Amino acid sequence: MRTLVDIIEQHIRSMIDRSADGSISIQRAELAEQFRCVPSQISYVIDTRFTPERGYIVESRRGGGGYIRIVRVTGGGRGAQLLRVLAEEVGEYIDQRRAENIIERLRDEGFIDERQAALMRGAVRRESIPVELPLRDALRARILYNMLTALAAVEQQMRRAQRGRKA
Amino acid sequence: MRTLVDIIEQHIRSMIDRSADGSISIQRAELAEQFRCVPSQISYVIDTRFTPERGYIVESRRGGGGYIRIVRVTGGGRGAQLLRVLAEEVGEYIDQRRAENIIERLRDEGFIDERQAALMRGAVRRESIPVELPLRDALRARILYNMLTALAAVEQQMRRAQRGRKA
DNA sequence: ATTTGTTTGACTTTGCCTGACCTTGAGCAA
DNA sequence: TTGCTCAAGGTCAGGCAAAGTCAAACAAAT
Repeated sequence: MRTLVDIIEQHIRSMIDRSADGSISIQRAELAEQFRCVPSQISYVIDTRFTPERGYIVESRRGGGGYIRIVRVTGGGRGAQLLRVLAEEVGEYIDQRRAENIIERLRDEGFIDERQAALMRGAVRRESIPVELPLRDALRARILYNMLTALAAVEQQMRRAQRGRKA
Repeated sequence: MRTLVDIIEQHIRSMIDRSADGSISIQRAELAEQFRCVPSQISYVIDTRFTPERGYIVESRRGGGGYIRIVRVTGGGRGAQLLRVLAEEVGEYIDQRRAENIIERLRDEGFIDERQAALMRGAVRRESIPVELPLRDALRARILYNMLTALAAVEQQMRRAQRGRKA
């Protein structure tokens, strides 16, 4: 069964896709009415699905004429560089949700394919690291970091090989 | 007398047989009600009968809109090969050397490509799992296990999608 | 008798959804 | 200005809906 969150998420994504500049402005109450739910449900969707890790920036203003603005930021096509930036972002601890967000973003931007995403998700699952918090989040951070840097290294290597072949 | 486990297993198998793509989605509570047993009985059936060793992969989600998805990995595709290697060579503990040997072999045989290999090597590095032995080798085994099953599931999924497109 | 496998149910964790209440900003009137 | 009112969005705790875990009781097999 698809949930309301999923449906609303998809709706927002398609609005962003259709937009010229990868950003949209919405009115929380209005969208809520469209989907016949409470306004805070919209907040929930945004909090869980349009996070910085996934590559979105959200701005909003209250009061009369208020709005919520969702901006999609992309890595600009420089794969290895983005990978290093994300690796930094991982930090010392990371929970499963945030790790999956980062993987989702890489997938979304086309830096990794579905298979690589699956591998990474498998590695950061709770079941892969059956130890107590906060050790679990610390290990997940190390694992994700090492996967990202390993990928960045291969990325660069392939790029070099590619150049060599062309030249 | 056949036990409940057997009956439920049979039922799930036949559902998968009847499915178009070799995978099904069920609701644990609903199935439990059908067989008039507690939900955890369904978990038991799945844990003992639909394992990777037997060629099945299970994914699930909790909470509202939750489900359990069972995928049968068939034939000689990559997914099946990955599961075979998994069943035969990844036990409860695995050291870095053996893990890398497995990854290397998978790459040599063309079951994974260089990027996938790089990701896997990154995940199983000693630096990714900075804890004492024998815990480190145990976690490495879990990580490798989950990466392989996740990849196998996607491979299977892609295989079926491919076949569907051809037909 | 011991061990292995099944069944049950209490408790936990995760994730979605709602509603009550809080904070902020704009417009306007005194 | 100051302050009132109303129109937004923000927060948070709680309820509900799933699946997961685990130990204990029970059954079957050796």
